[in-house]
Amino acid sequence: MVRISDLHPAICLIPHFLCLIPSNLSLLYMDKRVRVRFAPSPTGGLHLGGMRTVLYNYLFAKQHKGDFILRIEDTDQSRYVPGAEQYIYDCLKWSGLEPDESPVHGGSYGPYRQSERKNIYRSYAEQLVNDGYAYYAFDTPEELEKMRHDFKTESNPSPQYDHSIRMKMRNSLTLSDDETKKLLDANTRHVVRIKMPETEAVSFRDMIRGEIHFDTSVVDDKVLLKADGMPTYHLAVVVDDYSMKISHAFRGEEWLSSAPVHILLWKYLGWKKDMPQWAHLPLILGPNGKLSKRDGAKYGFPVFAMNWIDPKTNELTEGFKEKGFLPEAFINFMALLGWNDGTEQEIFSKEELIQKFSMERVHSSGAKFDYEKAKWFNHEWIKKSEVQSLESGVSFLLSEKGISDIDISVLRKVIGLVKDRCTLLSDFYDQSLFFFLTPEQYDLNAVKPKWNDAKKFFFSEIIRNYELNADWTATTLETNFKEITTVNSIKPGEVLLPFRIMLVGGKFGPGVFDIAEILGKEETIHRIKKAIAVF
RNA sequence: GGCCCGUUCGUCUAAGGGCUAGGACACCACCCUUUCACGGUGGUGAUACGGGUUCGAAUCCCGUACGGGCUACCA
Repeated sequence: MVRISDLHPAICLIPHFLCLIPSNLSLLYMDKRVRVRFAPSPTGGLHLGGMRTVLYNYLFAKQHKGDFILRIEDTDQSRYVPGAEQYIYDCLKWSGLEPDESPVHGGSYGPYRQSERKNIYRSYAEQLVNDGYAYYAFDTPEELEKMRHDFKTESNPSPQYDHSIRMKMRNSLTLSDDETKKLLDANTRHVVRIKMPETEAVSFRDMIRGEIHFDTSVVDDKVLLKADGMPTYHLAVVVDDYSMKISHAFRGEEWLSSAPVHILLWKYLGWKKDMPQWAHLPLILGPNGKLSKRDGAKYGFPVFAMNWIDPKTNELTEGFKEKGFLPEAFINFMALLGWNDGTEQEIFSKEELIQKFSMERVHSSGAKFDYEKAKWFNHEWIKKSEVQSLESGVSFLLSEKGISDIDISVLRKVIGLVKDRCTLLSDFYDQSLFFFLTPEQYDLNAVKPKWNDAKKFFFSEIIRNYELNADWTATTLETNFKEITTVNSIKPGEVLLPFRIMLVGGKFGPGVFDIAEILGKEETIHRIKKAIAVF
């Protein structure tokens, strides 16, 4: 929470120096290395909200020449999903947002999986108990349920285990020291709960929202250490952020309510001065409230970064990658979902984002995801992409559909010709298929009604001319074509469309003569002959 | 129910006391194009409501309404 005014006066006396540094640096701890983390639980899938958190973490870290850490929060063993952790790495890799430290990338603050850090949490929990900030609770799940039932009233539909209730429960606060010790020695299943002050104002400064206040009287005694010995998120996030020297903690808005627990824990553990700066990111909304993976299936757009198949149900959730998005576009539209640089620029490369991103310009309100706009970003990126960078993606796409062994120079020409009309990578299939496959079907409605012997004769003349043509280039083909229309007193407009249908099969695609040039003499003439027989 | 957060065109947003409230997506029209796109020009369209403060409010304050999040031995 250091602001520019809190910094050393000497710095503040050099205004022209300050003008040279971006304003978003003003909130930095000048003496502390920037270290941020993304801490997903590997329970399957990585949706837009999570990916945007990754992005903002990444951008912030790179901008400040800091470290981006991936920590796996796998403290809930009952929710273990095989493959989910690998899936997270795959998504980060595809989107180009790879961490500097992680379970697989290594680093000097490991281990980076919470399940592998299990034994370090218990001692902190015990320290809290010894210092009077936490206590052992022996209540069984049945007893907790009974409590919630017994204390439920109309004005309090969901009673919490809090200061008003805890003295009526079975814990080390209500039990004598002897009884507690006896239960502990007998390995009785128990948890450790934080002892929230009865009433204390807790506040902190959020980088996006400013000052936020809570009264501890309305927050419950959260479980810190579970009966299986694993920490809950609340304990683990504080202990790990501290031991991994995290300087800034960014997470979704859904964590705002439990922030006071974390703030107090930083204080109780004696680490207050090392507490990271917080930023709670606005939610990404779907058509009906918070974006869920259900929305994807329901409205036909992807919500995950990459395809995810639930190993239990075999249910597929579509990913942006497989849908045909470029990672550059994916990053670009996510960045703009809740942030802008104050200008009217919308297309940003990753490098530009690293340079221009600032947490202070992130919105505090949720943003509804607009798939149409996302597609527009992708279209823009495809248009501005170099042919070469699209090459492997397109040839993979075509080979998947059975078209392989394409001459690389032909492929490049084709991509250059059609990329402006492709919104998704997958559009390249429809837009370029006819270059490689002779049409089997024709849009006959576009040609049949006006087809006649004069046109038929015209095309036989074209065949004769083209067969003798030595210079097979678009311009020559067009010149010859028009000469023959003149000789035969036909308007070019009347035969241009039929010619297109012959080569393409439908009313779309780049200029016909460009297509003919790429097709080559033999194939072009073959297509004309084949079509004449059908028309 | 309680607590917390939020509210500018349909959507993403700009404007942090002084404007005809700007841009982008989508939509519509026209131009370009002897196909479909790209591109260009123009158009429809918003400060949730009610009170203050002020010469002046989208902007600051209060209230109301609405939306969202949390309220687990899940994260």
